[in-house]
Amino acid sequence: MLQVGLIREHKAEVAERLALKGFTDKTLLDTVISDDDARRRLQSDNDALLARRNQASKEIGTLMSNGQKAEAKDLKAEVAILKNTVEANERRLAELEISIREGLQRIPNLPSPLVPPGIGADDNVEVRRGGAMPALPEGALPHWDLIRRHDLIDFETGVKLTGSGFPLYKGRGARLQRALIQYFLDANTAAGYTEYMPPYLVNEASAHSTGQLPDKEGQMYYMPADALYLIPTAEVPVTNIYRDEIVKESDLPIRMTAHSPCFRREAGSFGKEVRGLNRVHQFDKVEIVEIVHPDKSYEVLDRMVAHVEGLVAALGLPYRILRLCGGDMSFASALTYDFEVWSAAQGRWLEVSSVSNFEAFQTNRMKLRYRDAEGRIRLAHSLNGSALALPRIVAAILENYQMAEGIGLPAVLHSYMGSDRLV
RNA sequence: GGUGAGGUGGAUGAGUGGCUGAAAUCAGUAGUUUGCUAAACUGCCGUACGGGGAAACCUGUACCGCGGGUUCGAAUCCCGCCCUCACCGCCA
Repeated sequence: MLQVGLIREHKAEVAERLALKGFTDKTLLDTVISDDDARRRLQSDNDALLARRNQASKEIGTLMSNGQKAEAKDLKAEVAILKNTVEANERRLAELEISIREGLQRIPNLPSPLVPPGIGADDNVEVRRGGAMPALPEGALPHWDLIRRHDLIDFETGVKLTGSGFPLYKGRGARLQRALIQYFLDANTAAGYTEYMPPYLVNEASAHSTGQLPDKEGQMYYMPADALYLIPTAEVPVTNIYRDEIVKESDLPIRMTAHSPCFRREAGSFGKEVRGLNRVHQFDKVEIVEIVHPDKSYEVLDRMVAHVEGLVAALGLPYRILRLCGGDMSFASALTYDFEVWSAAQGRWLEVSSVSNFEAFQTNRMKLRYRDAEGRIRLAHSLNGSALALPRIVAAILENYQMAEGIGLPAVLHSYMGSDRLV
């Protein structure tokens, strides 16, 4: 959520930068500003009335204790009249506050000046690529065929247990999940991230502050009996650890990592895009989250990108890093880098990580602040990234490491898998 | 699930209608003193939204779990809700 002051003071620039994200509703900006103006005026007026009421109430107390009942009665009459106006003002004030907040929640984050123009995936800018393309054996198969051949995941039984998109990992397939999770967590903690294991259900307030609510309600599984949401990513509980907190400047940066299953309804997805592990309703992901000083957030973003790059490179997968264009970025992000690995047998790039700087967009909504050296309270910046999401990594490992007979493994996973081969 | 107790500032915890935005202690912070460490002493030390000011700062209002009510006036009284803790039951 943007701050009203920013919109008010730099309206033209804000509108121009939002256009890069495809947001052109200038009327909304004007409405928010005019509502805020009205709110300020009304609060000033109303505060004056309340001040008068408080003063009169004090006088009444004094008069009563002196036995001056008649004078007290006059003052009571005055306060009674004030009361109606105050009540009306407060109702109007509450309406304005809701209207401002709802307006602000519909305005996306400002893209950073580094964001390239564009409307979709084709306009993303490739920053660099790395890793060697594999030389696949004759008759190389896509991962869904390899999975079936080696009995790594039983999709059919997953359907029986739950429904489509809920894979049942089995044998070496299950072991590979555990190995990847452990490897990623080990690498992240070695890089200085503190490991957390969060709840997988969150309440409405948590879903709100990271921006899943109100818009993306349909993407989350909801448990109406308890008003709880299954998390779509560990970002939600982990970032919310510091909701409504004022931390010390010296506590920054706060660097956290967590593994969690991620639950996504993915309503409306279908076809080839969702085949095999390309898109599922439940998957595992290790996330990194940082809460940092605003002056440092872009430096930190670069460091997070370098860290994730290290993970992908260590897995020996061909990858490329994209800087997302305005039209392809998420609502909350100011700058996002996507990581894609090459799925050799499918012949396509698969997104395995998205690393974003949200600047103060999330922290404003969740009131996550720090106290600076002068004692002033300022919004911190938040960032997060996948390090990494498992299913497409698994797809790429299977396809890229397939051999004439069996499937190999990246060296970093050998100790976790108890073997230098998957099968 | 049952019974009981309770939700006050970073923490502990006082406060049953106006003198309370809130005692005291601890923590934090700035300083003084002492040869160092430590201790002692002194000052400061909640948040939000307004108004004024270049700023330091001054000032108004709101907030004592949340929402309503009573009252000239509510942390304090009344109603509803939420949550926490303890014990019992059940259970991994």
